[in-house]
Amino acid sequence: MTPPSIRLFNTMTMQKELLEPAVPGEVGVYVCGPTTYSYIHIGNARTFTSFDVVVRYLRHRGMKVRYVRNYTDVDDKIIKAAAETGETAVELSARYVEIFREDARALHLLEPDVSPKVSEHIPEIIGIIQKLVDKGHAYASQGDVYFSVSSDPDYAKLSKRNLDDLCVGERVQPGEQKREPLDFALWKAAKPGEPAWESPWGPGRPGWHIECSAMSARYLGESFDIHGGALDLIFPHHENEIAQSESASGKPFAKYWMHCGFLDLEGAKMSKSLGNVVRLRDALGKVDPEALRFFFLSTHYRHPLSFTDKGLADAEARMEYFYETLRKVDERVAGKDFGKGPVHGEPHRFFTEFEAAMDDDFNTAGALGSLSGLFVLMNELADKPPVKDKPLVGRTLQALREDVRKASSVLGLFEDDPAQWLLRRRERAVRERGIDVAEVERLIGERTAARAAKDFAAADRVRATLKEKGVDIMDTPAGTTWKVAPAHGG
RNA sequence: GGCGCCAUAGCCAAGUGGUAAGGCAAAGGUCUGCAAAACCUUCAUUCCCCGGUUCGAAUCCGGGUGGCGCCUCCA
Repeated sequence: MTPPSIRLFNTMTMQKELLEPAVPGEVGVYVCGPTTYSYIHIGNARTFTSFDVVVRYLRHRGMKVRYVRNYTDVDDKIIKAAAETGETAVELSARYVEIFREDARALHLLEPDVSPKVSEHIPEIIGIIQKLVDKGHAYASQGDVYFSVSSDPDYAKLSKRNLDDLCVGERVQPGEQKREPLDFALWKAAKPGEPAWESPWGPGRPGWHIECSAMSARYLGESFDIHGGALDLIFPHHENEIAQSESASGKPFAKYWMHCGFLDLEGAKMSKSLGNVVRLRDALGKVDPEALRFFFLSTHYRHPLSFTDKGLADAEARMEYFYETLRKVDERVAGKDFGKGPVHGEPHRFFTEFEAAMDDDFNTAGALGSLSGLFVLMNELADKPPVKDKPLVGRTLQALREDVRKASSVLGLFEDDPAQWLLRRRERAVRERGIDVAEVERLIGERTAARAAKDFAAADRVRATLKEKGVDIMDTPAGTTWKVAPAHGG
């Protein structure tokens, strides 16, 4: 089989490039993970979901992916937060790692192959700092160690900045012992009471950027394929990683740089200083996790995305359509054998389109569009009267269902049992709207009796009563079912 | 000030040289006792504006206008 031709936008070259891993068929991916000092927010969630799909798709295309996403568990913000809660930094950080893992599971994020923690890689970090000092790229100063930006002629090649324009002069904080304003800390001397590790420069802790250089080298090698994060990491974080890694190893660092766009709140930036940060956990209390995933994936990963009630409600309605369709299809064909033979039309054409969109820089929005045709066809076939249940229809539905399964594994969507998902969704809506299930069922019983007696006026009165309570009823060949009507006004 | 991104129907959103995907909403239809769901049909001669290149531009170039991001911890 010919190797898949996946193209991806590389921030380094600002162009879409063909993915050509150093070892054909094997891809190393490093994504900057969370700093574990609080709950992650929905912007973090979008970024991690985007890279989750990147990894899933590469695997779908037959690549062997080694996926590394770190935990930054040594950091000034953690120390500060721990001082406020009375925990040690280690305790607080461990607690938020667990919280992150719960959130990640709820969002159906794959577990990375390696999730290294900074605190467990101090020797590697000291090793790379020592190498930089030995090669003249870094210098120690009163217990701190700084990277000398002027020692790296390539500095700022990722962000394409002009060093002279970088607000020079405002960056030296009191107490810092830098030679030049742009230099940044590789190692910070410990102040009393702070977590510290022994080092050739005295007790201290790593600076922010060096961890990713050390841990990516340990698990993916000094040169690897894809490095990802959100846009705001381009400068200075990723820039500094490149400077450190390439200065230390003398080799090119990551080949492809992928950066995810921002999520905003109806046009307003989400930031801690504005106090409008939405935690993933809070969002998950209001919207189905898969609907949130669908919402993220319905816009291209590099584009800005507005987090709105309308967008979320649309995503949930869409998920319901998908799952209703799948339930109908599963009832019709699951576990049945329709034998070998021809199928109706070209059922796989939708999935071919899906892959073409994904091959083009992981265009999930386009891919989702091609899935629409697939679902329409499934509905059309599944609605054909069972008396005409020819093997042709069954085989075609099974072929389509199989393609949905493949898309599921790529997108992390509609992987649940459809009936279960729909039931859970109804149960949640029942709780939110305070609906009395026993009463609903009693009223439906009354209506069924009225219909049997051809008293349609009475039947319609029951329908109206239920509608007022927010319940829609559906008469099906298998009897009357009901669901909670979509909420109005978001 | 420097670097960079974005602008497509009422809304969301693909499309980066070959004649505007998809979804929501809306209108009509099929089905239904009535509905719901599903399906069908309709819904941008046009892609912020003005120039230019080209046989051909939403797509490329120049200039505007309007949003936004990074340059400080930030996904």
